[in-house]
Amino acid sequence: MEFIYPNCNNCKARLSSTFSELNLDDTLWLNEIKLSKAYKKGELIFKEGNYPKGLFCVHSGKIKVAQLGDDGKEQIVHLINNGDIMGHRAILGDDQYSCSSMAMEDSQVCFIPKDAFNGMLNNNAKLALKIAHLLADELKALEKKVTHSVQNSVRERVAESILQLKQNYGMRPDNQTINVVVTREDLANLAGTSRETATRYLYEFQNLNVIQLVGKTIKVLDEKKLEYFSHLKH
Amino acid sequence: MEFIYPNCNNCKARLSSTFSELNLDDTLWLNEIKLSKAYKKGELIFKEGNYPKGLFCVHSGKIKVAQLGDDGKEQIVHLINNGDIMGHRAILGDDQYSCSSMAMEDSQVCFIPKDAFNGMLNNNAKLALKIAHLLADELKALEKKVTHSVQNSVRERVAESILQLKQNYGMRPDNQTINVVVTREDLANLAGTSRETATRYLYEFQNLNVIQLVGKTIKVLDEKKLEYFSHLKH
DNA sequence: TTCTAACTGTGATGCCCGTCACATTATATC
DNA sequence: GATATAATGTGACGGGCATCACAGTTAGAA
Repeated sequence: MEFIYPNCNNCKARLSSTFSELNLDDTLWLNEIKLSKAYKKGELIFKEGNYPKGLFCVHSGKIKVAQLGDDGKEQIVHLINNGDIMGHRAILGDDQYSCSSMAMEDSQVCFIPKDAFNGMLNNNAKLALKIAHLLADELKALEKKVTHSVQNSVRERVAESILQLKQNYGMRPDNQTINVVVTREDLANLAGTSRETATRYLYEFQNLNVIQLVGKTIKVLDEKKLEYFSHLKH
Repeated sequence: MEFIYPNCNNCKARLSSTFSELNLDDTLWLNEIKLSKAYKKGELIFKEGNYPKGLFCVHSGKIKVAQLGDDGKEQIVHLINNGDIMGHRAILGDDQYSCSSMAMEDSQVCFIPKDAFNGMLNNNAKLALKIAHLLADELKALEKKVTHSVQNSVRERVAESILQLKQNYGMRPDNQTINVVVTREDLANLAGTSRETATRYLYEFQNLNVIQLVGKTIKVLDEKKLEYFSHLKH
């Protein structure tokens, strides 16, 4: 994919983002101060433990936000898509990054320096409340993830993770194939299990005609049943 | 404990709360509009699925915020103390409560009607950012909890839960006894395990002279070792 | 294309921990 | 203080899943 330097004024990703309601002046200003960069698949965007220098706003791409456990195993805690922002938690918490961020596909990401972002927050109460709203939504998602991580079986979590991929990244034109390329290991790190066990359950679901594995993509054949499996003990 | 209607002006809990930096006028106003109520141990304060009518600010007491899993088992996701607020996530997310809240000890809790709270947020950018900061901190804690819930053993999580109780509620004057009364079941629902398994690990830690069980309270004899156990596989 | 590294599928093994069961001990209510 | 209710301690058992091992496959680089 060629690199086209994005313009905030006609950025489609912006319209579905935190910055959707900026007025024209602010949008022009945002366009002036932002930087934009292309990241290759697998490339690190920011690293757990570092201090944030600004806010990331995803123009295009698919990105995982993950943290390392005590034994160095990765756990994916957020899935990022066009229009999503990253780094806001660390900035608003006046804190290090609690997670690392890595492109799962080639991505283009804009960057707004911290001071500029903080300035916008102070001058724009609506923006501050919108960010608070975003944080509230993320908090809700993580509360649920904690409960499911602890109470649900791995089988349920694998099913749920597939549904989460679909919810986040949507479908390809065939309306069956989830529009993201994930390794078995990424799926395992999202569900919180080992690569081997994730593989086994994927094949079990395939044998039950619930999904179909096509390379590194997943076709959802029976979403209702997958939903059912995500709540079914054993 | 007798019921004394609290006054925001001289409320010690307020000073360690989100409202610590309110000016005098706002504090007086807050004092006028707030309601205050005493809750008995075990009493429900708000319920998952209901819509919030306002913000809760804890004057005194110890409260658990928990949600139910698919099979009806409780998972504790926040521990609440004096000066903490509750219900902000639902209000800011414009959403139902994602959790229920229950007093673990007799508690006194003030209530700020939603419209009043939202009004304060709109007129007070500093307050909005302070809430955002709070949400960011909570988000960080939950990210860690997800990772540990999925990757750590139950033994590690029980050790960590004891440390979390200490961190949240502090020590009694003897500087060893954690200043909270928890049932084995609450501890299990915090760690994400069964009551029986939680009991077993508590006794294992006691036999290793790391803690001492005194009724429903826990004495921490060797915090360093407990910390070690919270990272030790097996 | 060829080569190398990353990714993947599958069997075997063992054990952590959830669950059932029930005796025992606190706690609350009258 | 008596009695019902809730909370607790402990054994037995079995299965879900992590881990190890290794062959097979894919994909990116040269």
